[in-house]
Amino acid sequence: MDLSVLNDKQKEAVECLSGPLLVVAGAGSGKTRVITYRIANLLAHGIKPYNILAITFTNKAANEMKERVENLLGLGASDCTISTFHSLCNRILHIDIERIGMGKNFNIIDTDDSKSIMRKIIKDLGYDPKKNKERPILSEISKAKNINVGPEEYAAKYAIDDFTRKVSECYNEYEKRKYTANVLDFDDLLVKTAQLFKENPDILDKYQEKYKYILIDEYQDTNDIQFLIVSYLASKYKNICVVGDEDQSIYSFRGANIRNILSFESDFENAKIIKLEQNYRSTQNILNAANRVISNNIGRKEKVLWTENAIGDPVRFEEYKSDKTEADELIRKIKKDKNYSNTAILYRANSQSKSIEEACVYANIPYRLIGGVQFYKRKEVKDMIAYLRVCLNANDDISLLRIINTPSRGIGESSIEKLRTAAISQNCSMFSLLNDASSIGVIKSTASKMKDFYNIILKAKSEVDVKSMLMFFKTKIGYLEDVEIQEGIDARIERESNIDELINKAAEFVSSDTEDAMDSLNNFLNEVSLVADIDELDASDKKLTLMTVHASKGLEFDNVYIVGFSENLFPSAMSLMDGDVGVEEERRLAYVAMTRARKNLHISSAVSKFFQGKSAMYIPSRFVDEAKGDGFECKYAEISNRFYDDVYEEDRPYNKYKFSDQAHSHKSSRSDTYVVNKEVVKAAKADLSKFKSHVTYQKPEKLPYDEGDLVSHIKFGEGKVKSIKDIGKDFEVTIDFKDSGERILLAGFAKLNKI
DNA sequence: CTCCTTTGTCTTTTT
DNA sequence: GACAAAGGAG
Repeated sequence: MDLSVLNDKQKEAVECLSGPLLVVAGAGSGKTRVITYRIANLLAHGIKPYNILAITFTNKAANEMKERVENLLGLGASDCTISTFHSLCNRILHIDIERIGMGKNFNIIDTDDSKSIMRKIIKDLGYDPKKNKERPILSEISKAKNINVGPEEYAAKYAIDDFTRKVSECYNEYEKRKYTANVLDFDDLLVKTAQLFKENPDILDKYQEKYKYILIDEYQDTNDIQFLIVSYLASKYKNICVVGDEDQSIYSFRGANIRNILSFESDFENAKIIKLEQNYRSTQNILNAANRVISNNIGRKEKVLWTENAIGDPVRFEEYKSDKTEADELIRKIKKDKNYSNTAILYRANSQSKSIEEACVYANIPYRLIGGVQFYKRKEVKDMIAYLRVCLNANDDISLLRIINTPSRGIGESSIEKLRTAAISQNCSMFSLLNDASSIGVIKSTASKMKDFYNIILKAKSEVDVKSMLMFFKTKIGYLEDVEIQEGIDARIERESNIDELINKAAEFVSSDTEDAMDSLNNFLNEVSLVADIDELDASDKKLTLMTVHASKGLEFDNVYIVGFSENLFPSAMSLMDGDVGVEEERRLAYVAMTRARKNLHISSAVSKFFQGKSAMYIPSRFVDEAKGDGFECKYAEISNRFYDDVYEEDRPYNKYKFSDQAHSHKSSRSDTYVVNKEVVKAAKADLSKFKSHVTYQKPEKLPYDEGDLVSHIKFGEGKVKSIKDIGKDFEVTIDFKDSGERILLAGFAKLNKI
């Protein structure tokens, strides 16, 4: 095995074949290379490919890694298991899930499905759906699952207040419904695998014997349940190599626990640690700027990346007047370079892609958008998949509900409700009642419509493979005709092309076929449920890439443009509400974004930007100040006046300083627009940094002023307190201001001083 | 039961 | 401003 292309540290990691090994690999330090060479080296030392398990963060990374190993060895590495945690668990469960009491043909539901289940649960449990949103409840449940806490344990240990008691109730019901429908959500794949290992030592032993050598990439982004699975697998032979960088941990919202990488040494005895600090990717200027930013995080292991690369062009920050100008100017620059396939535009949130997309369309630049409205989330694609799911798993009531009246076949809500309650009381699937629906109290004509639907599914199931099933659904059930009637011919054409694309993907699953239709259907559905957006990225076509910073993890480009680099966008307003912890994660995110660039890094922000129908004003991100230094150039927008709205919303304190510029002020008819000078902007900025205290605001027993007192406010000046109203978590104070008249403010935000 | 209008919510990030 | 859900009319 020729290891001469590796540096000493890399070589050391590649040559360490057994025992626990932690490779701390800074951005661009050749991490992927180390993993691929290490796999190849294991194989070269006679270790059998089927004894090797490598976990990557995305399916795309897995496929690339497979390819690279094969290129190194000049032979197939197909017997190595290289996959994501979710795919691995999916595969394991498909073999042995019956041992924990579930059916083999389970379906995997996505977040939208989870939401609609939860919405129904909230209603059925008699809670007001307006006051109880499904999202916070689901995210609490997900958090519980990510630390391997089931419904019983949650009820016992975590249900401590109104909210968590409600969550506990919903959690229980949610698990029950998924169980009867024989479906799993994303978290379940991990949870159930851990359960399988825990309850069945023989199965665990089988996998310990199979996966004697384990490698895990992006270890800083593993969560507790993933760690548990890894510890189960690795506990026998302890040949575990993890690679990661705590500075690039950006998935804590998904339960990623940075502790996993920080305490690897204590988790695995006699662990060897190798640090890779030489960066091969970026210019010195890019690296220096990124290092200056990340060094503001406290509590990290000190690590300074260095490079022998050229100094390169300076990193540039530029502030534009509006998000539209920002997009137009950047696209103009990019068009001049013409180097589309080596260029990426990165942003914090998917919603920010829109102005860029518009600019691309206008400038006629080919682009590729990762994320956004993903292929598998499109309505027609999800509908087709729901049809397939019902074919595979007749218990899947969730999918059945989705399509029973799509296309519209005259089965209305009340009939569906009757069907649903009948299924619950008879303890059977909804599908099984469709054949003879007159017995459940629906009118005759509806019963016959239900029977028709039942026959459609039976007919489809008799098709020879997935592809012909899809062809059947596309052409024989009036789906596209219905779309055309409802939404017109253009919609029909677009939907049809998406369905055709799905059919193409399905075709790949039937080519190698000795298996029966249900097996290929099963494989297809499971594969389809686990694809990520980034998996679809094909770097070979010459297109400009648009994606979130999260999606860019692990990738690199010659030219990187980071847009929307403003306070409240990046760092996001949401994260600012979490205080320092939130800001540190955003800082890591900024670090990841910056270190994607090889040669040119251009960062930008916009003073004004449309937000929820209004234009809002923004100040540059705090990370700009942190990045400043040699080789970093700044250019701010020349704006003579900055204006801002006051938006006092009780539950959204971060909206308080939403700015709006003059050009759009007529749009915000509901709130006044004030001309303010730079000092006020500065004061607003200072105030922004105190959001933490706003969020954790403790309502005092009594306010330091009373009705009738004169008080002063940072923006409105002097005024007289007219009334004070106790509204629970804060006081609502009505003040008659000298200059601007009567206003109602919240004491916690307004910070009024008695004079 | 369906279609159209009105209302409310929303912006982190994803397997 | 955009999109989904609820409400109202036919």
